[in-house]
Amino acid sequence: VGRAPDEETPHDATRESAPQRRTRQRASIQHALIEQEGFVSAQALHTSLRANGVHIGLTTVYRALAALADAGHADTMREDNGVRLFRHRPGSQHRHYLFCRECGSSEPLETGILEEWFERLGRRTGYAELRHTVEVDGICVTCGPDSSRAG
Amino acid sequence: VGRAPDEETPHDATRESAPQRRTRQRASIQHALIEQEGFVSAQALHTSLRANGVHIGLTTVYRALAALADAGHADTMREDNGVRLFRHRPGSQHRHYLFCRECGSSEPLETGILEEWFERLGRRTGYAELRHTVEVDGICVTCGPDSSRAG
DNA sequence: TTCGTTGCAAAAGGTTTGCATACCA
DNA sequence: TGGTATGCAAACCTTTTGCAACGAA
Repeated sequence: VGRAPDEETPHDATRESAPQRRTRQRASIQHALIEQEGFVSAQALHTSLRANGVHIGLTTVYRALAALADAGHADTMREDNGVRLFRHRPGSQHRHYLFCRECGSSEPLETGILEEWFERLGRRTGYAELRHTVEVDGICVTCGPDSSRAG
Repeated sequence: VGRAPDEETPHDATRESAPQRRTRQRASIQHALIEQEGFVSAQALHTSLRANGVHIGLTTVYRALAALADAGHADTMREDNGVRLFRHRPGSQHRHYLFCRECGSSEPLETGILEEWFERLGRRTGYAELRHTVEVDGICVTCGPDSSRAG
């Protein structure tokens, strides 16, 4: 899940503009994002933060998450209704996930085959700067119909 | 590109509610969508329709496109900025496309391998009602850097 | 002290809804 | 004639921006 950024492009040094100042809010947001398993919306994260007694503005959450995604520390995707979701990205390695529509849990996928396929596609079609998004979701075993029948 | 609906689920007959009345507007919208190669936003389609002298409300375009997508006659996806895009789907067969970020042109992909992979994934993980979205884009040969260097 | 960061309120901008009217079946 | 479709305007909602105050370096 999540847009795979141009991994070929090393690191645009000219993009550097602000040295990123470390603040209480930013720390809280990054921490909360890491704690979260799976994707969260800015609004949900804001609510959660507030609930935990962290006084913080919604605007700040939006800006911090955007910065995180911009720096490559978070994957983003769109929900069906257009809401933007964020997810902490452990390494800089691009990954895909399978997640449950019911409970939101997610698990990383071994997508070597897909990646190869996309690479071949690029060579075959001659398209440059190929990017790909793969989203897979379903109902996990825990949430599935079988589990409810067990009781 | 586009969300692949549950192809396993045959057709929920209980979903039927309105017999779908054929009107001038609906015909125009469906026609315009078919004419369009690739994805269009509701707003763009509305503008185009108006430009061609078709008096029609933006609301109607939204509703008609939603109905089309609901009926399985159109694929939908979200742009990076959250705008919803629609694309005519020829058959009921679900497909994926590679499209150019520059000119918007798209071409269908032979994704048999991917489909197989997704099927295996479902069996392996035990997830039910698996859905997948695959979006691939890049810069096509025509729009690429080589073409501009030719002059 | 400097200048990035914060947060409130307001603006944007895409999409949906309320409701009276028009029109297909 | 009955009920769906239409279209305008207003409502909704998520996200972004303006701006004065704050605080990390």
